[in-house]
Amino acid sequence: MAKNGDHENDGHMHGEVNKRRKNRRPTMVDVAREAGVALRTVSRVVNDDATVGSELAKRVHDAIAALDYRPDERARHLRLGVTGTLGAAVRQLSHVNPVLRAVERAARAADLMVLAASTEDDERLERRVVESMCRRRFDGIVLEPIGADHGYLLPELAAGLSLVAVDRPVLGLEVDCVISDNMAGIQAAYGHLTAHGHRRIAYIGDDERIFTAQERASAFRASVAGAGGGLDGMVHTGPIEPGRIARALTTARAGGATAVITGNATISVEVVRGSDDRRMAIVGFDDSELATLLRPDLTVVAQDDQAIGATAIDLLRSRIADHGRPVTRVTVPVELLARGSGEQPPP
Amino acid sequence: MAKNGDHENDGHMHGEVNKRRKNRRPTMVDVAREAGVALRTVSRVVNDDATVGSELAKRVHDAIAALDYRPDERARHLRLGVTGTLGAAVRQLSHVNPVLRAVERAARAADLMVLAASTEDDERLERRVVESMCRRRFDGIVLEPIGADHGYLLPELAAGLSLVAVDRPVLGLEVDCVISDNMAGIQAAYGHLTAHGHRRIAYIGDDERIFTAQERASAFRASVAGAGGGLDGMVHTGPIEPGRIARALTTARAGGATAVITGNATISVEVVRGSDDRRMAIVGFDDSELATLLRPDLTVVAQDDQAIGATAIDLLRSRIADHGRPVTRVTVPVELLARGSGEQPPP
DNA sequence: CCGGGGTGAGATAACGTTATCCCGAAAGGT
DNA sequence: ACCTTTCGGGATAACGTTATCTCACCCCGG
Repeated sequence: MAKNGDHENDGHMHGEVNKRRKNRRPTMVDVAREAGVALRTVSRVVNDDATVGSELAKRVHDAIAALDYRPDERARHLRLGVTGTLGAAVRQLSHVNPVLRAVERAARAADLMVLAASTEDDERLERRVVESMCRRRFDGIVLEPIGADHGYLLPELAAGLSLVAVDRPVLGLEVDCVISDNMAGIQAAYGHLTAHGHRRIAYIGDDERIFTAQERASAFRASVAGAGGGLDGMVHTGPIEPGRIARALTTARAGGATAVITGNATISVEVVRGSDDRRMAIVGFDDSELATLLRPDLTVVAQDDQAIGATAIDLLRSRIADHGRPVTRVTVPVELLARGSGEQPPP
Repeated sequence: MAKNGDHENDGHMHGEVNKRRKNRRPTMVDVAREAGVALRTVSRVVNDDATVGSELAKRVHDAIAALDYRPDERARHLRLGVTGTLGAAVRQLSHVNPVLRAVERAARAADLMVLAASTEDDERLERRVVESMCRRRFDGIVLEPIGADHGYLLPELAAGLSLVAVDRPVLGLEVDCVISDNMAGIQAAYGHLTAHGHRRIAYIGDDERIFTAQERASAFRASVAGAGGGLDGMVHTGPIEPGRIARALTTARAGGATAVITGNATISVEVVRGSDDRRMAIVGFDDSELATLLRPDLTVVAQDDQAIGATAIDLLRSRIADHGRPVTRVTVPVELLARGSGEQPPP
């Protein structure tokens, strides 16, 4: 326990060690004094500089241990200019988000620390979070953008912010981004259902003001048009409310639909919940824990979260390395996982 | 795009503007030069100091706008001594974690920024993350502790770290913590099932090396003992593997169990998955999205995530304000939500 | 015996803020 | 008219690091 620390906690005794001002954490100066060396030498030891003799190094290490010295990264970062930190501004930290996991992994592999915060799908909060990260001079930011107006990013980008958008692009701004191949996913789902005999297929999706929702809905319309089918009563988009989705399901059935494609995992849940007895074929967008809990298991279009996260970090690092590099947009392939619900034939 | 040679904003063409060193973000000195005032005055304006005249203030604001100046929090924090930042080290950022959400909310209300990172249930990673946050001099840390050995925290705490443990205590160390009333939850579940006629009740839980798992399992054993029942074949704990849980279920049935209490949400899923046809009454620990998706809906013991998160931030703030305050351990009540699965009578 | 590389270590100046002092001028009292 | 008070605003010193420069020293060959 406390070896030399007998004065340490109990008050106002003025020993050599205790000369530092009240309760202040020890600094390099304190270590230098304790070890009887120059400030710069302590810095050298801390940074594993080879040009310091072994005897002095030992003295310094002892002093560090005796004082429980911990370097202050704020000062370090200030002096260095970089922080070795990436920010992640995501919709909800506390929601399931496999991409964020992949982002953390990839960043860790590159010896970067990821610090994350929620934007709660609130444009103002997004701005608050991102600007806060900028003021903290994070080296880069991974952002799941919300809403349409990202003008506030312009001066930050001009000032040198490195940014990569994930899942959705930053509309109107030239920013690197990584997005799933929504169109291919919808096409695969549609093709899968037609291959199993379905001719009338409905789509129930999220609010089309959301980029991915819009993209998926458009892809669906294009698929139907390409097959020469009709769209009446088959496309339902809007905010996620159980009532809306139940009504959409009813309308689709009345219109003769025998299968449904959903726009995201939450909607899949509602659709399953709303189609208790009467069996329709279902292909959901986004894989989730729920998919293998249902009977039959849910056939889904799964995004490659691992690839998305790793690519995001790649883009961010190369952007940090060369801020003038041309903007890149990466589309990551999706995969259809057939599990049962999408293979049911029409009645 | 515009490189450093061009004027960055087409609007304001002050020759002064471009004088700043290559690509460097503008600093207070640059703003002061641009506005023709002293450095200190810029600081005053930025911090809304009332003692600055309105004319000078305007000049400064204009200069800030012209240069797109953003204060550097690293320097600010270094000078101020505090960072206005809390760290959250949780098991998995990308898992559902309502407590983290409540933590973010409560912190935001107190004008503190929460930056979160995953520990991935890895003791070494936890240490890495926490120490990193300490070196960044975060004002406080919310921690979901892993494993048994938290000795590395000792010097940090002595040096002034403010810490609060959530969901589990930090074993062997005097640290504030907020924990659900696991015992009361198990008792409530047990009482609920007996009230509905069950006499043989099984418990399937997580690995007892995990604190909460141990606490819940013990509470279950105590409940059974209190009711004068036998434990043979009724208590199954261990790592979460589908196979183990299916076997546990079989054993329990063979032992005459007509109802199951689960140790957490993941196990609830596996139990539901494994008890397809034959109906047993189920009470799950932890509420989740799944609970209302099943038929019948899952009766659960729900933790008060909101209260846990808010309490954690309260404790942390008061610890920051008075580092010598006695250690507090808060137990937050749980609530049994009857939804159907726990009200089925024995066959 | 002396000059020329290395080489280990110290003094000092940044990095971008805020806090402490201090001063000049305007205002008010006698 | 002069002295005191207020008050806006500027110089300058921290905060805790790292980078640059310098220097003292030692080991050799000439």
